Amino acid sequence: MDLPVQKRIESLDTLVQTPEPAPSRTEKRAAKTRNKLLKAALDIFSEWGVDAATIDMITERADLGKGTFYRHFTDKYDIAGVLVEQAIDHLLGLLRQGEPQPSRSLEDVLEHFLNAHYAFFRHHQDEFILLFQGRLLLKLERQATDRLEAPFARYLEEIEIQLVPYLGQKKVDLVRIRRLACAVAGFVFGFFSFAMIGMEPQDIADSIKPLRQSFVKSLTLFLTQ
Amino acid sequence: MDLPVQKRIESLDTLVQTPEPAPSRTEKRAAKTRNKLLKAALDIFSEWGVDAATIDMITERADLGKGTFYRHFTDKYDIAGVLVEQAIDHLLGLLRQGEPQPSRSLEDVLEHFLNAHYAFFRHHQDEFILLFQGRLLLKLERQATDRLEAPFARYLEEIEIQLVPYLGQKKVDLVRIRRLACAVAGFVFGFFSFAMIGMEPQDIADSIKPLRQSFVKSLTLFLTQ
DNA sequence: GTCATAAGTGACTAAATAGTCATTTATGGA
DNA sequence: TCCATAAATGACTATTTAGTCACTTATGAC
Repeated sequence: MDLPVQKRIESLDTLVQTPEPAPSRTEKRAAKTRNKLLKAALDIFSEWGVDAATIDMITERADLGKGTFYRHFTDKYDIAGVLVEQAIDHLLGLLRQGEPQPSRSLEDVLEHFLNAHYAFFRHHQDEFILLFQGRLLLKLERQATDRLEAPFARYLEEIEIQLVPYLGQKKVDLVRIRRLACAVAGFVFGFFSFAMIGMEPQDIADSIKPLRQSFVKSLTLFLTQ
Repeated sequence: MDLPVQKRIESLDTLVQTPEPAPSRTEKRAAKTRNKLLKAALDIFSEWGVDAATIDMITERADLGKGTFYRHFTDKYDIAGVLVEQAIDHLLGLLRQGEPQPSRSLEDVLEHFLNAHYAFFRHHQDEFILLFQGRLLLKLERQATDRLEAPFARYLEEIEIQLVPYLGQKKVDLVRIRRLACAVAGFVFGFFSFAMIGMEPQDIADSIKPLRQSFVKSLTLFLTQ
């Protein structure tokens, strides 16, 4: 039999006992190939857009046979979903780096948000571009919406979680907090994406300092009024 | 001869003399067909995205033969370019509606910006979605960049023009004003597009009031600091 | 080494889409 | 009414892309 790459079915005792199943050489080879595909796809997607990209572009960029792609993913949107999840994970990782110190002020949290998004924009630019496509794909009512929508929900939720303690209210107003999360996410993503087409990288960097202050001030106002 | 639909070459005396060339019935028919195509394409693009859309989708939606499309446009990206230009024209129209009264304060101008963008978001939602795709298309380094990029440049310039009088400086710092334009555009576009996926229409409407205040305050700060 | 199994391959077929053009329909002038 | 010209058409061909599968290569157990 020559079935597609199997997911290792974790047996219960694995979860309880063995620390790691010790990946065999075969497994490492498959993992390496899969990563090559993911890397190439991110490249292609950020350059051409998910819809305009083709499987051939991806496998050629990865220097692999076309059939190999289909052993690891079912189609373009499958691999795009994985990449979106990874990108959101990276962004969430940066957002969570500032440990939840109870001493932090709201201003500290907001400033941390801005810094984390800027770091993401700078160091994961391909992923930034991918997310901006992906977020848009949503309202283009299409198939596979869940796969692409879920990571964005996680993202908004993380922002909400970090902000809740500062809302200083008994009743948590869901609309209000969602509104804030959209404002934070929208402001940062929107600014950077316009900056990307309208400004030089150095000018963007120089903008962070003045941006930081008004970002923090305005959102504090938005949040507490 | 059966050439593609000709553009009327405006003769000089037309510009000087005749008020209107009085469009013939043939011309009106062609114009009507062209508009049908534009309408259908906007529909399809906002639903599927420019890259995923096909000519067949457009002509079927317009209830026209496929060949008709090619008498009016060379390909998908040609018609998309026209639509982007139209959308930006609508947005600029809204932005310019507040006449340049010298008495306006900076706060007035910023508030007007927000209102104009919200009106655009509400009443031209398809165009809003199209622009958000288009803006992204840019950095996806591809062909036909100019056609799509130019309208966005016009848009940023209009914002800059309206803001310059309030910078209250002898020397106009180009980076600083471009930065502000990106902040305005990014904030508004970003917020609405996140709101579109994360909020109900009524909640968005309810967010405008609180948003307005912090939007104006923060950008005033950003601008004058 | 040899055998069994999984990973990788790329030429192939099937399907979707772009783009063409001989023909039909509508318009406007004589 | 008749003719000349432009607009519209959709069946057609060409091209592009998705997806398959018989085969090759690598790995691991014995």
